[in-house]
Amino acid sequence: MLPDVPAVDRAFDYFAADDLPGELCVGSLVRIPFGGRRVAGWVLALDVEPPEGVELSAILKIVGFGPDQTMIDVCRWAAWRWSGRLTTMLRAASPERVVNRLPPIRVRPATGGEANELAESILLLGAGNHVLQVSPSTDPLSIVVAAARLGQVLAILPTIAESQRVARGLRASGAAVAAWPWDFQAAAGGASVVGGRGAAFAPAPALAAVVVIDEHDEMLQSESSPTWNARDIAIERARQAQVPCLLVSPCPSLEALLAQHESSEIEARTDGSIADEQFPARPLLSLPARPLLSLKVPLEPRGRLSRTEERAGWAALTVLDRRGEDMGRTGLFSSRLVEMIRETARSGERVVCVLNRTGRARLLACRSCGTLAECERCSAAVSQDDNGRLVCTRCIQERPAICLECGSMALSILRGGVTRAREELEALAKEPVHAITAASPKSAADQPSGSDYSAAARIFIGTQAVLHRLQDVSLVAFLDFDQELLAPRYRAAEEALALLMLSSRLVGGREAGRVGGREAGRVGGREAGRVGGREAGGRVVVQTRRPDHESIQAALRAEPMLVSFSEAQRRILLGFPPAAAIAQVGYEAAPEFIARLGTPQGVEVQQAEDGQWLLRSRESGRLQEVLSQVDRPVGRLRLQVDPARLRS
DNA sequence: CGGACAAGCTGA
DNA sequence: CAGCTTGTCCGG
Repeated sequence: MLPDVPAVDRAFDYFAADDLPGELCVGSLVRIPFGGRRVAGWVLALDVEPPEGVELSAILKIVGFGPDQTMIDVCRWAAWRWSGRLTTMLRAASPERVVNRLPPIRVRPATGGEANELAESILLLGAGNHVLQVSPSTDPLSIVVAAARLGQVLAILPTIAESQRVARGLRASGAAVAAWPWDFQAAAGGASVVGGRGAAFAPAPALAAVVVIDEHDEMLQSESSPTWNARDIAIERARQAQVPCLLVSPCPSLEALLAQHESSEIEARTDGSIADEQFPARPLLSLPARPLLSLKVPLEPRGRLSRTEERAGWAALTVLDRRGEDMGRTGLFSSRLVEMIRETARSGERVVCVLNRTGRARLLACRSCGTLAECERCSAAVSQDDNGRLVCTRCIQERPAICLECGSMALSILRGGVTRAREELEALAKEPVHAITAASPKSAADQPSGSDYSAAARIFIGTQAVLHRLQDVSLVAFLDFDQELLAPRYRAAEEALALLMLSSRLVGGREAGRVGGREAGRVGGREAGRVGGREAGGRVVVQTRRPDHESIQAALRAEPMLVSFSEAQRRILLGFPPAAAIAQVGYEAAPEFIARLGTPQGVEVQQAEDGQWLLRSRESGRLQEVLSQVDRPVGRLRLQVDPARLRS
């Protein structure tokens, strides 16, 4: 019995009275006395032999059904994989509300769906991981429906809103559908599960296939620790159930390509029939003890559309090379871009400009003496917020906009943020420009015809959040794409490509079905078919000084594998996932944790300047092994294994 | 996590 | 030495 007390994370034995009402089984949720209180708990095993000299307490009540044996195993694996607590994982795998009856398992597969080549090939897939490189405009619904013809599927999508659309579509195709996290009971009864990342923990007793849509998307990873990733859990579940796992994306991640490679090696060895013992022992991810991401690994998706179909979904991309320009004079908007914006807006279509810098300015200098504006306490470069005050992002110091050197109040902006760029663009375009950031209210952008934005609003500017907020856009312009390309993040190149892919969808109309809530009452329309990219006539523009960068070239040529090749080399060289496992350790208890860790073999320990530590191992499973042996010191500790981003 | 209990500090 | 705080241990 595992008590639902995160800090405990240890199982205890109890006895069940003969007259305890309800059915007790592995996975039952119970109420138990624990340390003088009554807490919830999970039954992890029955008929255990308690250690000697221990007086057992009685289970107080059987509350309902929770994760079954299969899901408990998955939770154990996930807790090991991301060095988290079993409690956290079991919570994710438990129903929202009490479930005290489980229906008999009955599978109702999809019967409808288009009979295209992709759908037919999905039916023929065997167990193992299959990367399906699709077009940005490919409707995920068609893939989920095709897979659901096999039986109970588990379909995981990056956003709940999109998963609800797919759930409705799948239901229409005749399949029994459980929308996670609401329909635990139906899922446990064999209905196909559709949901966001949390659906990776849904029960699926008759699982026939797992589908991960947009498997590259960072939304599939939990941002707080443990930083579990739904894609990787999906892969593990498919492995345990010995069913196919479809990893679907227009820009497949290295993780997916690697997983496909590993399972195909096993298939090759076992002549297609996959016996459980032939699977590698945990961990599944084999990190390069034999260099895994050696370039011998064929980085090729198994399933692909025709080149024509695939290319069609990628929007026409215009690359504005700014190397020859005098940036001081032209600022954030090249004359060519201003022209395109004006032209698009004049024809009544919508323009979205993306600049991933909030506030007014991120870098300033004194106009009279030229001194860079720094923080008076820690000397970091200060930013200017929307109210014009100078703020230090490192130590949260704040002061008015005055030069520390000469006292001048005239500061010039060397690197502007959205607030400033909006003013600038308004002057250039001679039209109202609307700023949208993650902080601005959602409803306003979701209902452009409704409240804050009039239907006439045509030009928008914002951080990349704006790509998720708007629809019916004809032009997406990245004002400073180098910021994405050269960001000090190990996934920068993949993230940059994903942004271009998302923009392709946006100008192609894909976002139409994505926005939550609103489409509930809408019938038909854009929901099923998704026109996209080149054909829809939308355009994506990037301003850059790195026009030859592989992320840009990949989008330009609709060939995302270009990024995979160069990324694979970089990750091997620098030791980042999936070529290595990393862990970031921070907060007050970090020094003590590192002290207890010592210097284990096969793990590099390095201290970052921000007081955090980075652990790295290129050996498969080694990092997890080492981390599981350290007992956590008291105090706040942040331990993140393979986070999507290394944050300070 | 939260209760139990032990060890340490304070004030008369 | 009661009365209180702080720390450590442990739960079946």
